Amino acid sequence: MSATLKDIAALTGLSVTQVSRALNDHDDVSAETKQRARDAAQALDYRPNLSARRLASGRSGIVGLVLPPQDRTPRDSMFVQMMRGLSSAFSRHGRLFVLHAADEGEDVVAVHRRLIDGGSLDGFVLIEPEHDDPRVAYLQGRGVPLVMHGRDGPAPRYPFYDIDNLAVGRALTQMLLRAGHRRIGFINGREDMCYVAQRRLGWERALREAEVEPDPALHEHGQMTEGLGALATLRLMGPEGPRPSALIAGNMLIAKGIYTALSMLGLKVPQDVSVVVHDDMLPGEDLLAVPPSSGTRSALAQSWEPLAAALIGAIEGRALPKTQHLGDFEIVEAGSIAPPP
Amino acid sequence: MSATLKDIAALTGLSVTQVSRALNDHDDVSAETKQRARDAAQALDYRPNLSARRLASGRSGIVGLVLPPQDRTPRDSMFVQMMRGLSSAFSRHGRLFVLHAADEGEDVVAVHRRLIDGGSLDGFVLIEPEHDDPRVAYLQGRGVPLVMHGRDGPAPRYPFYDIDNLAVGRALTQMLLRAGHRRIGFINGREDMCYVAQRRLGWERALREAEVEPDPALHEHGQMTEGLGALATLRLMGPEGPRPSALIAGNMLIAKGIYTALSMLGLKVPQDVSVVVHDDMLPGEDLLAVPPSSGTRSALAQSWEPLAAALIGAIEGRALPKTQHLGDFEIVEAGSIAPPP
DNA sequence: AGGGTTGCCCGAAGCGTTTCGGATTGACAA
DNA sequence: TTGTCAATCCGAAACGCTTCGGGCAACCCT
Repeated sequence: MSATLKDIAALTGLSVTQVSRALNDHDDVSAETKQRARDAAQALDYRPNLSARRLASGRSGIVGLVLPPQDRTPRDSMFVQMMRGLSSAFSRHGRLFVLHAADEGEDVVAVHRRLIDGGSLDGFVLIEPEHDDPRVAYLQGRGVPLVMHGRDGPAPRYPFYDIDNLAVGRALTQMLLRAGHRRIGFINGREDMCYVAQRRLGWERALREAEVEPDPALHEHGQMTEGLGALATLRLMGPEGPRPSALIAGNMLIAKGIYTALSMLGLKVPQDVSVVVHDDMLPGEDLLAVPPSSGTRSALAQSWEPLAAALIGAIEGRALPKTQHLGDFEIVEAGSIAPPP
Repeated sequence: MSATLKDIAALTGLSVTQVSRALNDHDDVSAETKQRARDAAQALDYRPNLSARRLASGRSGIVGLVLPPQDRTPRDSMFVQMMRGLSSAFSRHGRLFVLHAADEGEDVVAVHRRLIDGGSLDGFVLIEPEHDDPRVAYLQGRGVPLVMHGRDGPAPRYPFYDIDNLAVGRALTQMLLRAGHRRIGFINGREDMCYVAQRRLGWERALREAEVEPDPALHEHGQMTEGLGALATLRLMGPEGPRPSALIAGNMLIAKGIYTALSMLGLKVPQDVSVVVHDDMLPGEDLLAVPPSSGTRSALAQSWEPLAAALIGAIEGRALPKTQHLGDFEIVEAGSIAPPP
């Protein structure tokens, strides 16, 4: 069907061996031969057969991501953004990025293992790390390259791209402390997510630095949904609640829930309650269109390229100068903070 | 690393050939041998190498879907649902389902071609058909199996799962006609999508059956977003607009925009304006939580299994009794219809 | 002139699987 | 006894690629 190395060899009068080496830019091929091989490949519209390559070399040029089976639909839109970004970063590097959704109830590690054993994938991008993530242990144990979007511990031994979530939590809290707030509620993500714990630590640290003892009753967490935002707000601000004077939202969805609940309670932002929020600035989230809120912003889209480069480096056994990246975040003032009433 | 056929052959005393045939359930292998091979495979935790299989047989057991490059983030959540459903359907059939996001500005057909030439994929699931979809022409030209979620024409020659979108448009319109409406606006999806045209036809037919001449000014279309819903509503209901007494929303996002715009205009549903909406009942969309609306509902999730079965049948060259499916929809009354004011 | 080095090239083996064609049985009919 | 047939099995080739080891010039150094 498609042209093979043999065809190119026949056309150029070279051997299959030499054509292969020429196209893969090995160094014991003359510049002229390389050019001849490339021209012929172009003319015949040659595409290497990835299966054959994989079989012979152990590498297929395909990397993948396994979407964890848990239902996290509220984040779906962000997830698709991320997939698009990674796809395009990897294809700039001549690799194919591919995604597989784990089945409900299926063990995520088992899925990775199936993909490796099948011999189709060279390496993985992991997302949504848990503490001491079992995927990391498994893949590292088998010597399979990986990169992580996030971290599963403070100082992991694999390439990653993350932001300093402790600093984010601290910055958000400090914005409110500076305005005079002392009772600051935090509606955070799922407890088992690493970044959630980090942000909580940041919140606690900022409070202690201001000589306020953090009150665990002011910290709510759960799956980051609008529903959580609304529910937690009702709990915090309701008659039985600890009634903080300010709220921190873990992301825009939570913020949206907060705004909805506050307006039902007849509370105004920022006169009655101040609100800050962290956002990843992904295009998908404009859907949410909460009122403009002060807080922190990080550009997650900057991570695709470094992640792709690091993974490819690991696959090829090249040592890259820098594989662990900490992204920046910026602080935004948008009028959702006022002194406590 | 992983166990191979050779290992099983060594363990059982059979030849590699016979083990392969045994595990693939060929018919010239005795039942006892098959069992012996299976037991050994189990014991050695054998996983076939997909690349080798592909190389030898031309089939890899991997099928895929290419996410079109256009930005359609509002539908992302639905898309992830779909991916999960397909993944799990294919894995029930022992196949691997994989997804690749086309790059912005990249030709979708070219992406498919790269995936075929690379020799990694056996077949494709297509989504979001356009009229006379170029992907279909290309894949059929190369003899690559495909199935479609939707249709790119009234009577295509490939397996598909679709609902009768003309009937949907007609049913929605009739619900409003029965309540006495005559000026019925339709806020539909992108013109180049097939189902959009079908629904429009249904709208026109229902109107003509009621001896109302459809007014093109009452038909709005665009990318299905909340923004479109709001904007089109303002156009239709504004002072310059044709001011219909009822609106049809192409999906929940549009409906949400409609509700927002109507409330800004001080119009109440259903007293001032009736609203009906079609919805695919995908779990992701509960995010939208518009007020309960009358209209049509189809269970898109029913399509994954038939689509998977049809694609696998096509890959294996088996003729299936039924590969073209028309899903049902039901009609829901939820109090968003009233007689025209 | 001999030996080493360098630059370029090739044959052949091998990756793990499927499949084609033929080989070996034993049973059964002629 | 001989031939036929079905039921099982196996060897070897093939898929397209990479890579190991070696070969052949042409060059430089002593």
